[in-house]
Amino acid sequence: MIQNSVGQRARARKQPLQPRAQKTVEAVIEATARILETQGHDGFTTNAVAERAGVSIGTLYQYFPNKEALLGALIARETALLVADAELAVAVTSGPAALDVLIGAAVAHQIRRPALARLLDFEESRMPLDADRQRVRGRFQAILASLLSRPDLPPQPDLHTAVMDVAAIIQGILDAAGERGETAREALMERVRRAVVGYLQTSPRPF
Amino acid sequence: MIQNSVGQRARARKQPLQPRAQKTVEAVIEATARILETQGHDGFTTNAVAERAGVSIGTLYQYFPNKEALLGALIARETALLVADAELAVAVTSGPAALDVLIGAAVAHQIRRPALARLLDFEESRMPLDADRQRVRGRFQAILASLLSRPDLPPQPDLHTAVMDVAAIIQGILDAAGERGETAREALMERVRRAVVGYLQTSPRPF
DNA sequence: CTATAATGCGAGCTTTCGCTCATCTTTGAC
DNA sequence: GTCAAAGATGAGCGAAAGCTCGCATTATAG
Repeated sequence: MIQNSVGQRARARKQPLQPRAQKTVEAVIEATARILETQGHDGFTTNAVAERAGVSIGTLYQYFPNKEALLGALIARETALLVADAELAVAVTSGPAALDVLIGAAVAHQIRRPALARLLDFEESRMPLDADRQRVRGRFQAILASLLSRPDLPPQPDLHTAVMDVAAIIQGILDAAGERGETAREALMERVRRAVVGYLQTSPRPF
Repeated sequence: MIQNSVGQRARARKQPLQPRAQKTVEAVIEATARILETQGHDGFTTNAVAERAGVSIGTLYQYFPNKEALLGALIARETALLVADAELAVAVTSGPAALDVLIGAAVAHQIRRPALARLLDFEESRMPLDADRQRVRGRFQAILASLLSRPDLPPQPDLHTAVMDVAAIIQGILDAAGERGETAREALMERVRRAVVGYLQTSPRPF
């Protein structure tokens, strides 16, 4: 689908200037989220989003050049939320405590809207990530890298790999928990903490 | 899509009896895999699969009641391969060595067809898993549970949670690595081993 | 060799979906 | 109050996708 993706580059649309229009844009993005949560990717059609948002299909296309842009805007909104929380970790002096803040942010993000988090993780990975998302994702990795470099945490010889792996471990546990419908925040945090800390302080062949 | 999903239950199709028909079915399943790998979920259409398999669309629908059944058959085929390899682990006497065999099977499965493994992981999770897949998935968890109960591995107070988390950790690291295009088998194994072993021998609040 | 079952074919029906555009309504600056 | 710009509408176009069905071809039993 995405019919105008060939030919002219998806041209920029109107910017919402008046408050009324900003409400409209916000309603459309939130409708995208709710459709994805309830109907999944199959039910995600532009007409369904417009109806759920309470606007006409024409209005939707005044602000979003195509269906993919809806996903892009939603991903940008959600990851910005997560990164904003994660940002708080860098201000914490103790290394382990800072890591806890980061993990807490990730867990909270997952618990808040589990189905959405899972789905967007996947959609994000199969979308040519534009400048915005590239930047946000890089920011999260930068925060994690700075935490893992703290002197009161186990030193990581290969920092880049450690960042990738820790991020993957967190996401893996949280997505699986979300799929199972887990909602126990503290229990989840303990398990993520255990996995991350275990990875950081272990050398590959210990037994 | 999936147009006949309402009304009568997707009726069973012909079973391939002659060798010729078995070749056809195999070709269709493999075509599904290749389409998913190269075009992704968007390019996954029944017409595309039939063309890639070198059979007509009518032939395809003689053996698969609908599009979803193609995915189901492919998932069954791939997970059966993984479980067969994992099964070898239970025969190994040493606990750590057995765990190594299991991790090796998972890594090999990921390295063999990275894009496919990632995609099917996700598709599987959003599909009402039928009896077959339920059984195969359960078998993998059973193997993992039996390994984690070995006396020469750290005892797990909550075995069920440990099984879920270890599986999620393995899948998380492997999917992320596949997304980045990693192909170094031994390096990947070391990292997965590190994460799993670290989790197993760590209690939640160690620092 | 013949009859019957199994397999294979593909034009095309039906439905859905992304998206446009001509038109109408609302807002706000002067 | 006027008018231009911003915002909103929704019928419907064109394309594509899932799937059927009548028929042709190939294998096998007797």
